[in-house]
Amino acid sequence: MTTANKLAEIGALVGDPARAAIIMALMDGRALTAGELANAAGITPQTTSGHLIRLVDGGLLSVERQGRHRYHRLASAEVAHLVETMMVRAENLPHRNGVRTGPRDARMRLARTCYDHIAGALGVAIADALVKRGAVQLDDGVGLVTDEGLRFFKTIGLEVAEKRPGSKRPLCRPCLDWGERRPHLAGRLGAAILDHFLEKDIVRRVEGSRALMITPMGRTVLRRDFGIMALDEAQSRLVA
Amino acid sequence: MTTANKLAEIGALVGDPARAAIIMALMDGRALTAGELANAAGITPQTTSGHLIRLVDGGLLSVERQGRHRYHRLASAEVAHLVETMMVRAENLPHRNGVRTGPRDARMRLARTCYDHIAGALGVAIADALVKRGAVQLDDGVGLVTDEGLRFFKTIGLEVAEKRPGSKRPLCRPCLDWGERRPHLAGRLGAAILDHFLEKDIVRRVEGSRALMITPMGRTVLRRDFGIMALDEAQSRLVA
DNA sequence: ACGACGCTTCGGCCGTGGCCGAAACATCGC
DNA sequence: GCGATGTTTCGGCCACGGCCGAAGCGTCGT
Repeated sequence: MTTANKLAEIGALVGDPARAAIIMALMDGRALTAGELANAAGITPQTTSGHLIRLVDGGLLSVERQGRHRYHRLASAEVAHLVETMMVRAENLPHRNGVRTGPRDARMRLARTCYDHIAGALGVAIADALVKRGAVQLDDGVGLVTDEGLRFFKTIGLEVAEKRPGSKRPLCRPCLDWGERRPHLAGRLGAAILDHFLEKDIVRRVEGSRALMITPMGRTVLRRDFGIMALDEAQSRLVA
Repeated sequence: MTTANKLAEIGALVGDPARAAIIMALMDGRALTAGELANAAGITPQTTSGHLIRLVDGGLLSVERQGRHRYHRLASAEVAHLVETMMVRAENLPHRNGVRTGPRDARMRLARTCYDHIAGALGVAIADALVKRGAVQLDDGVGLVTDEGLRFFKTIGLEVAEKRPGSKRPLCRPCLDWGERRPHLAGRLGAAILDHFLEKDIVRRVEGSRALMITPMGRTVLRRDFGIMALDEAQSRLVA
């Protein structure tokens, strides 16, 4: 009985359109102020404030005060995973209003962040390349990094974060891409890849968006290290 | 925007206490009639009917009519997975009302079904035994069956269901046990193990409950094939 | 110190949605 | 056929909760 109530509590927390909009806005893993979130959700600051309080003490969000701002972010990767799982389920809903889903922006479809890893066509291409190379194995729903994979990552200078003792976070997890309907890589490995790509300037964040752009140099690296070329065409069209 | 709405839709569906109770009642994977579910949720049949309609056309439940009864069940293993994910999150909630959670019944703690696989102390022990034997690998959050594992399952006559083309269901997935806080096995492998155990009369369903009882013969098999003995004591105490 | 700005608290409005009783509908057993 | 049983539809009640305007705190700039 009480266990059903807890389930309902989580559901109700996500089950409000304004709160869902807030959560979606935070899905890129960055922290936003209460005001920005109000804007994103299309409601007044005072209403937003109420929602944020509920989300924080429901454990979905964490908050950090900095001066007169309050930065809110998803409480953990686990929460992001929960939301992803719900999104996949949501995709299967009968579109009762005939609205198209998935990212509309072409740049978002090509490459974007998903919490702390890369999604979109690029994310899927990376996953494909690593599977082909035998660096990771993906039985859909689960993933594992091979010894071969660990060697490969070492050679390209990519360090996979050590498992922290308290953390339950998996090393490698496939995440069903929201638009592509095929898996990209999440988990600690996915996060490490995004970090590495940003650091090496292979991709850059697009200001004010979850979209990522691939740098000219990045294209070279992607082709050389991963054998990814199919995206060139897509990005060329985008620039034109 | 519309994507947030879809997320909210799923959340709202689960976010009602009565509906959550209905879903929990179906978590053992069996189909129940509308009346039974009304009873489980503690509401009248007519209110239940409304909830069931919403759940079905939200894609969480499927329904099958049989005479004057309507049997409802979870629409898929994917839905069960979603609920499990939410439950784990729910565990981390601040228990604001100081209520204890997890199964209270000793038999439920020892062994029970979780959708279509085995949970409880037995489920965890099986997972441990298979990891120790090198039959499966569990990086927490993901799991993989080794070739060695496939051989082992063959020798004990356990057939893992072939991957059906349309299905997205993973072969092996760890499922954080709700009471034990340690993983047991879900996915197609978990389902195959439960089927095999029921067929070989290693465990039996307890009428009107998700609990499973281990038969005397089952104890022998568990000890011989899996090296599981620690449960003997627990079950002996239970019988006494 | 003062005002601008970000955020929260308070009070009240209002709609959505859960709930039940009564009644209609469907199916079974006889 | 008839009544019994399971389920849905209808109508109306009521409360929870989301929403905003106004006002109250904190924090920053000057």
